[in-house]
Amino acid sequence: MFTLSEENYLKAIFHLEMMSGTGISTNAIASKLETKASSVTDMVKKLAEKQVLVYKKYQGVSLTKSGKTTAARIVRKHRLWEVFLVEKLNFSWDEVHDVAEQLEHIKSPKLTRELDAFLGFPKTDPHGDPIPDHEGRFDSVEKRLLSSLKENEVGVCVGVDDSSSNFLQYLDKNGISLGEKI
Amino acid sequence: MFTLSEENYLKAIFHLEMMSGTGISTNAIASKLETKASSVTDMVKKLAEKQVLVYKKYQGVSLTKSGKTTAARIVRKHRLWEVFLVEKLNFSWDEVHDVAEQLEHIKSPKLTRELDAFLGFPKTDPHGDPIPDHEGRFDSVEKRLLSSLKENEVGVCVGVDDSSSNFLQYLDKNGISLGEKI
DNA sequence: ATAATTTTTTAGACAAGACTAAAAATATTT
DNA sequence: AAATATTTTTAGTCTTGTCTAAAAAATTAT
Repeated sequence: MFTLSEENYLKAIFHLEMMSGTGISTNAIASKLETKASSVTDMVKKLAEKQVLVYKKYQGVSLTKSGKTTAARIVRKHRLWEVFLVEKLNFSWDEVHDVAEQLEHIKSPKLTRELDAFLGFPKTDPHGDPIPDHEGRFDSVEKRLLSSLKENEVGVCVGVDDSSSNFLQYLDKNGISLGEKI
Repeated sequence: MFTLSEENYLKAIFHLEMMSGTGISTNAIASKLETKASSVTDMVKKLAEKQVLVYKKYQGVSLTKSGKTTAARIVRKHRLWEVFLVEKLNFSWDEVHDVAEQLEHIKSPKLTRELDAFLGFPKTDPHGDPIPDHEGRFDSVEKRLLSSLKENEVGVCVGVDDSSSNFLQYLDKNGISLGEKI
């Protein structure tokens, strides 16, 4: 079982690995989590002992199989809750992040399973990001520039690694939302 | 803002005050939270500084107005989530407690408000306990013995201060559930 | 290749929240 | 009322997760 803090580290490393491959630096993790490099070193040692990542001094970290699955399950919960908030509770897509950030840590396999079913097994969250399955698998997003999108294609947030309210509201203002034609 | 731990203390004291009036003893709190009396003393001092309760050495504690409201809001969230789990996610009433125990700490006024609306503003949780409103007000339960229930009345768990799965399953087995005639 | 810079790690400290053991206050018996 | 028992508090320790400052390693520049 993982603590709140451990889960946040795992998720951050998971996202960093998605963007820039393997061997994530201490500093990159620190800035993503808005903490200090020395704190990251400490935590990373703990996580290495728990076998969810591999850590070699001065060489960054890489998630193990088990680390990836654990992280993906947190992402899965985050995104399922986002769908719930937008589709059932009238949240707009720029309001969901902070709440989902809390809900993703709720521990109950049955809850996740039933929520998934209740929502009709959605494949993507309100930002268009894919929802991993229980095993942590998910369709990778084809990353292209907006300018290369074909007609009728679904607009997907890629490269928006912060999901800041500001940016999302800007997109809204410009009529860019999910499923919009280009 | 309150920490997880502070919220759990507030809720425990709130429940104890409901059952046995004011001036809750250190030991009572300790046994409810399965912690040690010395830990309670420490925390209670912290909460007294935050003005949510009054503490006099060796004389137990009493919640202030603000403490009561804070606690009732946590109870409100707990019970709303229980309704959600039972009515929307196919949980049975003996499965909801542990998950609701986690969900009650999610901080988002909008989430609570929208969840309440989504559920149709329920007045009681799946155990028949009243759901406080945002201000912390709620209809107090008329506590009577099962033997004094009139025909067609709703069965309400009272005196079940632990909500243990065992006991709830026992009730189920004996055909006692919410809305059952006696 | 050596110097300067940046990154990472270590060492030591701190706050929150819990614990144990012992002291102090309160309650209960006799 | 004194003796005993119970409850509560204090004092000191531990763990988790964080921090700062300094040391060590790696990288970049000259």
